[in-house]
Amino acid sequence: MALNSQKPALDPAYLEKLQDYYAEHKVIPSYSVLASLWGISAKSWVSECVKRFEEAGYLDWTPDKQLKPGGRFFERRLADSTVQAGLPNPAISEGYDLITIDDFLVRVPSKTSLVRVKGDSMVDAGIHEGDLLVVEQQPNANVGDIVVAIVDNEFTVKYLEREKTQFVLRPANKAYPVIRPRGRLEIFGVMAGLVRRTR
Amino acid sequence: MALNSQKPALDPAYLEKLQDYYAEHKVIPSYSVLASLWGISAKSWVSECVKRFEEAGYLDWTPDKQLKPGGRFFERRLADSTVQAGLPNPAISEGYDLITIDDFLVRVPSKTSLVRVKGDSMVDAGIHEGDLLVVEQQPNANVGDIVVAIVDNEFTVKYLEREKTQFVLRPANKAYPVIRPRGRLEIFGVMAGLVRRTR
DNA sequence: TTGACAACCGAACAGTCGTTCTGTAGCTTG
DNA sequence: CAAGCTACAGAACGACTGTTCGGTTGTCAA
Repeated sequence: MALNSQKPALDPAYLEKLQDYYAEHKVIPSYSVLASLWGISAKSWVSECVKRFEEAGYLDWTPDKQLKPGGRFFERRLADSTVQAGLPNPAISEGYDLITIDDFLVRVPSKTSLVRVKGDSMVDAGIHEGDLLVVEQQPNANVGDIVVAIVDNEFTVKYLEREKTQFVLRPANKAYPVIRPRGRLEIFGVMAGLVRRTR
Repeated sequence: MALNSQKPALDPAYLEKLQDYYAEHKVIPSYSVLASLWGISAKSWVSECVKRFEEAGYLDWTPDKQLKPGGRFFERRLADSTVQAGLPNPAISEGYDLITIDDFLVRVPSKTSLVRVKGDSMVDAGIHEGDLLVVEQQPNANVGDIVVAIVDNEFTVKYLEREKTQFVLRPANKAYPVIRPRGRLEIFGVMAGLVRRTR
């Protein structure tokens, strides 16, 4: 009747079951598996529900027309860091739920590697000895980036800066000197993240 | 001839392409898509390669016989800090181990959660605003641990210390005061690690 | 030079996929 | 109480899936 197009309902319980399945298997199942997962006995109805989730942004299709998680698939209800009495909901206090930490840190697996930090020359940037640096391998970087460079056949983590025409490596610790490489500066990659384990 | 059963070769480039595809689409493609992804024109050969990756632990099957990422699928290379000369292609060069970031940080998934750090009261411990803290939930901790406590209905990250008979929360930043909670100190969990994403 | 093996191609095939279409039970709405 | 809607069920179907099996090519050792 009304002018506004009213959207069809979509069952949040269905989405949750699918998210749980995905969390366990890291894959979207076929329609017939979805049917039994949702307690539905007609694939046609599964198809209809999928279409709704797709329109709502929870599901999507690959270029190869395979069903995949959509942009909102990993959304969580935003649990503020303020805690309601007793325990907060123990889920991730984040706009998005991380299926894996790995996914949070790594964008291009084939170009990403981990480098263990040696020394304390970057402590003022919150990078401590023993930390694992998530590095995206690429031969050049921008001024201001934290880069992993190769100096004297060893990895060095430093800020990339420019002095006149020359690139230099600046530590984040006054106790260390700026490194001014003679010749070409060889860059292994750019810092994309950091992982630390304590205990 | 030899006694040891020698495994068939499996192409690391294939795995990388699949991992990149998965990172983009969050789904394992079909054999025919895999074929074009790998530059292979026979599905039968894809099937063979998949079997090998499966035996090596990089791929697996759901109970519904759908292909899914295996346990080792999310492994990352941990590069050695000493570099052998040149290193034109660090992918092929040796000198790295493989670990998965999630396994590295999370020991007991059911008791582990992530908490986003607010404020700079722990900068001197290398914990910055915006970092994700890996927290193992438990109601008590040892003196010296970095704990996530609940004070005034909010999460607080601090060192746990003792003053005479009382437990106190000490920040790692001189600009902030020691917190002396009146009554019971409510501990949410103990810091087990840290994750930071830059860029 | 023969044979064994590994790396691939290509065709054939039964099973499964997702779509479409028709049907029906239950609930509103007027 | 008929009209209209939503939430499903069920069958039919062509497209596509992954497997099997029988090639072909290249390499290397005997």
